[in-house]
Amino acid sequence: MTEAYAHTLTHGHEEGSWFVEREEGGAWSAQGALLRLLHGGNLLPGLHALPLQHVPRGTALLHEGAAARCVYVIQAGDFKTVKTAEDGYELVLDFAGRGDLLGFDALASGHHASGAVALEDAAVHALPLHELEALRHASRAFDSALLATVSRQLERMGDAAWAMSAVGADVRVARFLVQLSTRMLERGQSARLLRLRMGRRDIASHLGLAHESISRSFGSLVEGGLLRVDNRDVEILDLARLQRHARCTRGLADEGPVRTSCDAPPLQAAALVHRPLGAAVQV
Amino acid sequence: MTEAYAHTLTHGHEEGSWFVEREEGGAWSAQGALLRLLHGGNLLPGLHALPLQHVPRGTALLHEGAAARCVYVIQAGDFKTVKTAEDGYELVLDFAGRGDLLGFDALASGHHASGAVALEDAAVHALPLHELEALRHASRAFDSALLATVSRQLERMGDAAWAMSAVGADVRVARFLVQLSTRMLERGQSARLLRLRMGRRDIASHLGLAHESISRSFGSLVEGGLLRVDNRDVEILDLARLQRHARCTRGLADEGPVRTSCDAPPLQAAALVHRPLGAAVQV
DNA sequence: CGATCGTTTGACGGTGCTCAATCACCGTGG
DNA sequence: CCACGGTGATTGAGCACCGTCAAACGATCG
Repeated sequence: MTEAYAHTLTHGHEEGSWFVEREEGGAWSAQGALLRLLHGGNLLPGLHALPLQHVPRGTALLHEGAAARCVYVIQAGDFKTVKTAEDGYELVLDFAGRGDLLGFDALASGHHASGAVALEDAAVHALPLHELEALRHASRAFDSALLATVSRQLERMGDAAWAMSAVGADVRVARFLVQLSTRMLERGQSARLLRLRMGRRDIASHLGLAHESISRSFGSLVEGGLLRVDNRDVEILDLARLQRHARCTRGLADEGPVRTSCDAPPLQAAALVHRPLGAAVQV
Repeated sequence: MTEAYAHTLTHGHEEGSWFVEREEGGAWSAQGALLRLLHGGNLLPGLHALPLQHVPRGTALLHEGAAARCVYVIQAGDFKTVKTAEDGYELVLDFAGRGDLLGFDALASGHHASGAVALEDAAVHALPLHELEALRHASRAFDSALLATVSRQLERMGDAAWAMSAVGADVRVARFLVQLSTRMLERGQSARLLRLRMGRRDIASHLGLAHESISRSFGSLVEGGLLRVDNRDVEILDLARLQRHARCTRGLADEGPVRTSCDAPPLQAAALVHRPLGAAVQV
């Protein structure tokens, strides 16, 4: 993770060919680099023109309730977004990585609705709100990418709710791992070998469980042959069964521990449109 | 709200009269009306120019997985946004009302990440995606309002996660009611007298509980003197205590049923880094 | 190498999920 | 008008699951 900064300089598909419309592509064009970042591509040298901020591991970049001055785009490192109760208990809403936005939930109220803590040494691009407006109107492409990214966040929160909604700790953990795997794949990394950047506590909070339950669930999944777990390194041995396990809605194992309990139907690709399922309506 | 549909046919937005560039106060302007809608104000007569769509109670306006063609702004009526599992079980992500957006989670992937079902007869404004782009670039105010509204949705999802994260069904229900009350207040309606537009099942799904637990929790809160419940009509008798109860992080009543158990400390702002967590949830 | 933190495992108790029956409320049709 | 099914809400009993407390184990870093 520390080596991530090394790449900051490389990867030069230069020329701001990204901004089709108005960007006359002067020297650098910060939003071109940001655009690339938002789309998951690699960074540009020109990115330095934007304020880059280092965030040491464990420190809070955003504070819940604080007045919003900037939003951030993660350049390197992973964060957790949290809601902290006044008694100190913190709820982990999501884990964010490179290309994700931080602080966007503050646009409506002017105050951050959640905090953000770096799970490891990280670097972010700071976007002061007024400059954000300027950037949006300077580049339609950037504007669209931004909106799309916010939309993706919305999607993510839905996925998180889905993970939390499962009955049975095993299933929640399975869902979490499937989501993590999917994200890694989208990021171009291995979908099988996961290095967890967060502790059991954070996972537990994110899934609405006790951290001991995370350990136990990992144990169950390992015993079921779905995983191999070594501290924070997780190897998915049987992704198909893990996904099937993640689909379990009701109580889990009707037999052994994690014996692929609720055998889901043969996994037919969900239709894109108009799923018949009689539950569409409800009166 | 039934008379609203009459105008469905009008919307002859030939010529770009939609985009009135800064609302120079001509007769009116569609995005001005939408803007007002997004901000929670009252409607304008001129709003009829926008495509208005009727959604009968119980029908799905959006289908999960379907290709995105429009996003919607609710004009009247309430919706639930749902994620449906292939076995028919549905997870209620959120409840949306007048002025809320529907379908915005599809912008990133092009497919709706969640469905939307009308809880009662409703009416929505349909915004085809291409026209949305046009509107955004025609009016900065509209564009900003839109972004702010999406941000508010993000906030909402965080609140929902907070509600689900509580240990103890009572606390979850309390949080749900507090949120509902707050929203009603923002909408200018009574914060004490709530008429639930959704069934116990939907609430249960939203909170990650069994629907029987909703009944029991209501019962507890009533016995504690916090509420008065008559079917779908809920009267909040003691909002302060309800809010205190909603702040409970750990196990609930250490004594009687809902005896304002965990008395919350004086609400000091939370520290910034590394707070030990202890709470968890359990469905 | 020792201190601190994170992870794992165990035992116990409680909460809520399951299953099931009852009641209240509606719109329908006899 | 009342009987009839259908849906939603409430209440009860039993037991599995997970949260809590506690202790051992392991990792990491100074």
